[in-house]
Amino acid sequence: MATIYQVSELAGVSLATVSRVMNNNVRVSEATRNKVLQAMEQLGYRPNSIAQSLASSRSNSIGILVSELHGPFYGEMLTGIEAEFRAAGKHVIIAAGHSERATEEDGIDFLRSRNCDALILHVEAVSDQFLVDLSKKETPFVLLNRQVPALADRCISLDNELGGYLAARHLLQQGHRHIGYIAGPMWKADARDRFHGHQRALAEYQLTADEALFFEGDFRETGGSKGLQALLASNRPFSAIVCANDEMASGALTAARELGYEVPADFSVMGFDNVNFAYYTYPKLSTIDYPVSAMGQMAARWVLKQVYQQNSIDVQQVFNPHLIPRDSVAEAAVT
Amino acid sequence: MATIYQVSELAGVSLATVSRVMNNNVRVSEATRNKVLQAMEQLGYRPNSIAQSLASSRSNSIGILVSELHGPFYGEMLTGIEAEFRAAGKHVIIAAGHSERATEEDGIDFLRSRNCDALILHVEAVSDQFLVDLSKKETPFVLLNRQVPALADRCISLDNELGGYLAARHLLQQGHRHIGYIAGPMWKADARDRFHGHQRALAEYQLTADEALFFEGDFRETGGSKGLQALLASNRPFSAIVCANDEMASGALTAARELGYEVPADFSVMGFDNVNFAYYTYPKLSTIDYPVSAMGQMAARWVLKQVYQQNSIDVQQVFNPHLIPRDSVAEAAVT
DNA sequence: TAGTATGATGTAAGCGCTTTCATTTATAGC
DNA sequence: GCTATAAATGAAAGCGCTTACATCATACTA
Repeated sequence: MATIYQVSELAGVSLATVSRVMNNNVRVSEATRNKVLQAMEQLGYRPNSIAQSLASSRSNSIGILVSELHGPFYGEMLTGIEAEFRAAGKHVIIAAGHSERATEEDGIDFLRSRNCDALILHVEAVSDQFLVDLSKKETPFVLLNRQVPALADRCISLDNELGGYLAARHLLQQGHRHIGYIAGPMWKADARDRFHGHQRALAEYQLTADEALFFEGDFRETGGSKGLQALLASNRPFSAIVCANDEMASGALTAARELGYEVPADFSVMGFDNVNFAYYTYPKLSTIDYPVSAMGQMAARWVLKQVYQQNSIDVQQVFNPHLIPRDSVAEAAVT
Repeated sequence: MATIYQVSELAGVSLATVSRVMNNNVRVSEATRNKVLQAMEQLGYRPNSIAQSLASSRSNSIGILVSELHGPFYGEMLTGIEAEFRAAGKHVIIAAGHSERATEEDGIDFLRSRNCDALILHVEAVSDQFLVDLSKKETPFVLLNRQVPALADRCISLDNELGGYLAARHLLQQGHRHIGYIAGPMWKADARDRFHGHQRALAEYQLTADEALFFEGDFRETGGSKGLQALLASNRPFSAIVCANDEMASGALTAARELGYEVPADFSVMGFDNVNFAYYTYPKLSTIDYPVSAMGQMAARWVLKQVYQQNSIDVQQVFNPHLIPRDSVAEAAVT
């Protein structure tokens, strides 16, 4: 592999000049620049990015920590992030945190030790305090899908409350008045926010959530099936249920079918997230779209702006979800 | 950030010694090692991986090029790869190739310019010749899910022929004798291989594939729905169809429902890949499992063995698919 | 025309490590 | 106690770049 030295020799200029034309920051005369470019071409020169990093103390790499690499959610996120950085000539190092505190902390450590210029973190298990402490260290980071009040300027998140509101309002507009709710783990902020939005929509119709029709699930399929069974067991009538995510909605759908109910004829089901498989369920799931790819992209832009000084970039920190009506919600039967 | 120099000073030894205890390759006396370790601890020292890379000319990074970062398939693959490398202290740089020749070549270039020690490539659009040429350059690579005869020792792939065989045999064993086939794009090797396996199974039953019941799809949902319509339009009777992947199977399922057919009562449907949503379709899709995470992991091991000389590792190059019977296939009605 | 900006280029000192080679120190054999 | 050998350590030369600073040529001012 040719080095900058050989290029400089062939072009008959100094190392510094070659470096300058590469980074085209300082002025180099047109003639010299061409000589250098030609020498590079001729030698098939490619700069050694490691050496560049060491000398300039920037690695042009961004560390990404997500909970999982598979699943319907994170892939979208990574897509948004990668595309943005790739276009900017930065590269992306990934690690998985598996929603466990130790693994997440370890992953952050791993990424930091890799000299990332910045981190994009989707973490669930580490404490706010840990993040606040981390913010005092040298490596800057953004948080995706998490709100830490003390770090508000580095958070990119969805308005979950609004999402919960939209889901409930959709049902209410279809005439439903008895609505069950299968929540996520209420220690998670997003689960709580979604439910709060739900309550707000109900309040607009002078309704309150019926406690007997509330079930706290786990954001997984089984949570949805258990939840449906619990709602059914309550013996309260309901014509619709909201699930706080699509996985649980899918579980509810399956359980409903197995118990002999038909959705949406017997009752409607709303999901949340609009993950890819929501389209493949039967009936196709009405849900709330989570613009995860756009949010990933925005996190990347945050980094480009804050860390690489691309000041012209605008950053949006809060995203709005929106309704995706499909087939799992129907009008309430007139009673 | 503390440097190796400060550690050496505090420990009262030379730079070289500190480096030795870090890499614990050469012998260092127990006493000295402890002094150094303690100094590191005290300073909170973390080696600068960039400097290490420059000096040792290995970056401990592996470039991964996949077609997409989202979708049900690649996430699994990345999970397998990342876990393996993380445990080995290597890190993973990712890029997306979007199944386009130019983007794939560009991605490879991008990764190479990042001084990756090795590449793991899931490429579909670049030519065999391009890969053969690439193999002559310095950066080693493995190919996932692709067979290039000249590069056989660097290919990790699925026995697609066997998969096609298993799918067809399953149907045959259930008594089906008139089986439609919705293929992938036949310019893709995996699409062809799957169909060949299909033919082999038929041959064992003294049958041949009915050309009128063959449709070349695109591996996407619409391919499945169009395919089903084409089969139906042929006016040939069939009691089952094989789709060359789950996306198309899902499309076929949806189309069937919309056209008033019931699966598997009216006809059975087989998928291929066992992507995550295959579990969420209705009816749940019978399919062929593609052990994609295990294959990703194996690609990582190949790298560990071939590039990082971890010789104790065993590498398996060809993986076998297996049948996942679920609800979309039923016994053929006796006629 | 001397004096001074100004732009273009060169010089050389790092960046924080690894690694070869030389040197010192310990171990053993006699 | 002395040499032969091995083990532990140190000195120093890079790895391939960036960048502060120095230098030189040219253009402009008065």
